[in-house]
Amino acid sequence: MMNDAYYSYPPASGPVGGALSLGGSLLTSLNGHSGVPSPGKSAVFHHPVNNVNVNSIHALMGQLGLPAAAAHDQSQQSGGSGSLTPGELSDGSGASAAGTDPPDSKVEIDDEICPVCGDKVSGYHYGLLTCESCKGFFKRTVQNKKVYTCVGERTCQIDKSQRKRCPFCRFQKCLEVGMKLEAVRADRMRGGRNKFGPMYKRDRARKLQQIRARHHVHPHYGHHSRGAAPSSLESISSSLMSGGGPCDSMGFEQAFVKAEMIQIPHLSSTNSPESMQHHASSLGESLLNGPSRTAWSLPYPDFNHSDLSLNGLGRSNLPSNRSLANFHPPSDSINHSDGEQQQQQQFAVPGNAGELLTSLVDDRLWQENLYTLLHNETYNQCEVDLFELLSKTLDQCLFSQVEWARNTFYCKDLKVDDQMTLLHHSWSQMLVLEFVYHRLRNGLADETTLPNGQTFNLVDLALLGLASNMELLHNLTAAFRELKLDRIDYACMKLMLLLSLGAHGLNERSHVQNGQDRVRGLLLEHCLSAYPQTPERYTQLLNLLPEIRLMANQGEEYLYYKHLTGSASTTTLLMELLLARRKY
DNA sequence: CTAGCCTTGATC
DNA sequence: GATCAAGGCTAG
Ligand SMILES: [Zn+2]
Ligand SMILES: [Zn+2]
Repeated sequence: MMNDAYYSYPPASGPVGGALSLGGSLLTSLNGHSGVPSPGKSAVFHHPVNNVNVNSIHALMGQLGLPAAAAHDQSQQSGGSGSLTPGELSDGSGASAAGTDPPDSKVEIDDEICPVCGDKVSGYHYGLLTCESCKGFFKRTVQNKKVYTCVGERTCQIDKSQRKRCPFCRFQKCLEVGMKLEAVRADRMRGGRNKFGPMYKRDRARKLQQIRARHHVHPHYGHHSRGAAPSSLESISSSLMSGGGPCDSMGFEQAFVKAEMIQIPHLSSTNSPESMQHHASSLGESLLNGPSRTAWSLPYPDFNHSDLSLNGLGRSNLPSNRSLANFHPPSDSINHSDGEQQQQQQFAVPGNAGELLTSLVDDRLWQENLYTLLHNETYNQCEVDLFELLSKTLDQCLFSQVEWARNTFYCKDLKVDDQMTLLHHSWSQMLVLEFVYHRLRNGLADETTLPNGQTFNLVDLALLGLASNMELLHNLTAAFRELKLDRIDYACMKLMLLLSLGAHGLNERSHVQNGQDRVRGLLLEHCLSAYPQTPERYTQLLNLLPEIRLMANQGEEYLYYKHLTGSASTTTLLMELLLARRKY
């Protein structure tokens, strides 16, 4: 029999559970993040706390007083990984002496390094491949309910030589990389297999397959190809990573997690409906304090601007540069985006459309952010739930959408409660449009192979998970393609979805109405001047809005159903928005 | 406490 | 019976 009793780690479940209630993440987002101003950092894809589970405690703890840049990037390099002769590798996991198939493939698996400290892995332990010492450390910590304290800033580097120095940070990192508390048995039963067994097996199989594939393509690079990245990609990823470090997940923890550092989040605190209750109250409250930092007054999208920070990725502090370099959007899509961008310059941008455009996240960055999120959520995980990953991705897009909305044309002039009303009404529609646009104009692929080998259907994003809407999506995409949907169309339509009078409970309807009219005017003007040969274009674009709404509503319904059945409870905004809609 | 080595035992 | 992750033990 399997044993599913495990330690409840946070020894005394302190104030964390209650204080952590993430209720009102929309509200908090609308109010901007508290804390240190981060000049020059535009909150692209902002996503403060996205994984409230054991996998990324990081978001909930630790980084309270995190002062400035904590350049984690280098840490993994130092572990004594590099040179391993095939001979000394074979003793990796204690036993195996005889069974040697193709010696290469075996070496590959044992060649992995511990994601916590960089030491050599000794096998799967508590959810993933780690070294023997981290296995022991994790076991001792959980079994004995140890509570550590960091004398520093809770950002101590953990590597083979320093791992003894700060157990707090070591345990923190154990949780960050995904070691599973549930795998520590409360009854201390020895031997046997637990529920992770099959996962380990699948992960092994995938790893082998990847190695084989890689071997086939690059026979000469051998197994170290992971480390060697093309310099251009590396620089891209490092510039992306560099911005996201310190400020990525500030705001929430600063607001909610204060006194005690319990190193484990409470699983239930995110999805309890009660936690959504203080919306209204904390809404007006934070409205006053929220200085609405308009972080982006970016002139024009600038590809090489290293200040464009990559925000809010669950674990952007992790030293994952190296492997991130191998997980990027397909390069042709980037080119595509470039071309599109150039095309864009030719338009005579009417009136305020320029402002609309610049407030949008640059297309290439958008895709980089998407891929970085996917990478960070999966790169050292054996297996992730793909629906949960979908939810997290949508959640993150929502955060950036809110960030965009609260700073954008017309919407930014509204009071926060009206902003919330508008977002409640249109978030899913804007998401659908966003993904349709990026599929059509930004070369967003239909699927991608995640770093852990699983296949993720990117097209599900546009469908909001609802596969049966595929045909609707195709039709919609075809129609947009026919009309040569461009970036200005996209910006205008997104705003038209947002500034909708269909949103009930608006206080300043007339302002919204004005905005809607203005945007329509802009779009009309743009259509007439940029596509004079197709005078119907404007109307045709408008006619597609109901299609978007249909898809969005059905998708939203589906997501709601799925979330009710408990499929993905680790999202904050998505959950909030799904629930909010049902109230009215 | 740490971490290497040892013993167990469900799963295949 | 082999595998191999989980727990146990114990020098340092
Ligand atoms: Zn380790
Ligand atoms: Zn520390």
